[in-house]
Amino acid sequence: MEREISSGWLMFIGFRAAEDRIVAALAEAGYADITRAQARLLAGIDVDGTRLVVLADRARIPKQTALALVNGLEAAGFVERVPDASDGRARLVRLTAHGRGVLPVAIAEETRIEADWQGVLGVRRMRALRKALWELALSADPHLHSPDAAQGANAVPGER
Amino acid sequence: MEREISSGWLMFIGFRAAEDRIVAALAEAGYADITRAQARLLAGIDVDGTRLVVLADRARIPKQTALALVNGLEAAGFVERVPDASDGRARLVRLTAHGRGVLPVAIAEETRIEADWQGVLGVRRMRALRKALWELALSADPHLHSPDAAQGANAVPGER
DNA sequence: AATGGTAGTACCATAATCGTACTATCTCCA
DNA sequence: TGGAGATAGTACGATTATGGTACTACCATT
Repeated sequence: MEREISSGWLMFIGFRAAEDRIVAALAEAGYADITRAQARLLAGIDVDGTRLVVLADRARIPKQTALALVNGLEAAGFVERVPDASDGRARLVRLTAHGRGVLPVAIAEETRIEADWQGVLGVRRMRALRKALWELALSADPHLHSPDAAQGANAVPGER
Repeated sequence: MEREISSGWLMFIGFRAAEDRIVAALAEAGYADITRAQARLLAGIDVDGTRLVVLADRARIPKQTALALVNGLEAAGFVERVPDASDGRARLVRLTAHGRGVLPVAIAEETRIEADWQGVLGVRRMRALRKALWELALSADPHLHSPDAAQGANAVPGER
């Protein structure tokens, strides 16, 4: 009669495995200076830029932390800040040309991960897994299926 | 044509939701001083104690980080270190009486989470989800199904 | 007994986290 | 129309987490 590993912890294992692979792929492609936390933030940036608070929300961190990370990414030349025409308070964090270079690498590795996982589970079970995970994510965070969730939200380091 | 949220990121969302609930439950029960990282470490402690390197491995952190966390937990009275009879080098990190107090709280919340998720997916799909997650975890970390994986490994903060 | 490996630890530099708090701007209603 | 209250960004600062290098004590195996 053993205690089972919780589902949440199993998700942690899967998530970390994927994240490790993406960060490793980035490092191998020459982006060795991108940290895990930075990658998680980058993952939330949309093509036409995203506000700091939105990034913080997506990465589940307070905006002060997001600010520090964006500052680092900006100093490293991956992102830039442009004014948000629709709101004078806001600024949009956007990928620079240099920052856009990480996209193909991250996406490629992410695609490989999905393929590997599908190799383990098969097409049908993989689809069921994604559907279930999606529903759970929605139930935990209803605000997730906001209009833009299905929109241009292009993950950067292969995530989000 | 929108980019899908990666499976890894969906797992992140689920994991964080679960972790947040457990940490919140602990805080509400009076264990407000337990941090996220500490909880993840506590989750890996077996009933009869666990070595530092094993804890580090389970939480996916280097042993130096694990050491710092254990030091903190020891100072706070949650764990103690006892010699490992089978190996003079090793010491076992074990829950104190005070530390064992967090167990019921964490397990209760974890149970509630599993129930909630099952409420969303239904029994059959929940079982399929766990099975799939488990297989992916195994494929990413084959060393996971070590003998003790099915043994007394009792998660502490509801996780493992 | 020698050799190579492992567990724990120390020291240290950096990164991440997050509280409090302030400014500029927006929104909406009285 | 004029605030009042909410929100975006930022600053400052304290604490925690992370992870490199390296050392000691102990184990295992030849």
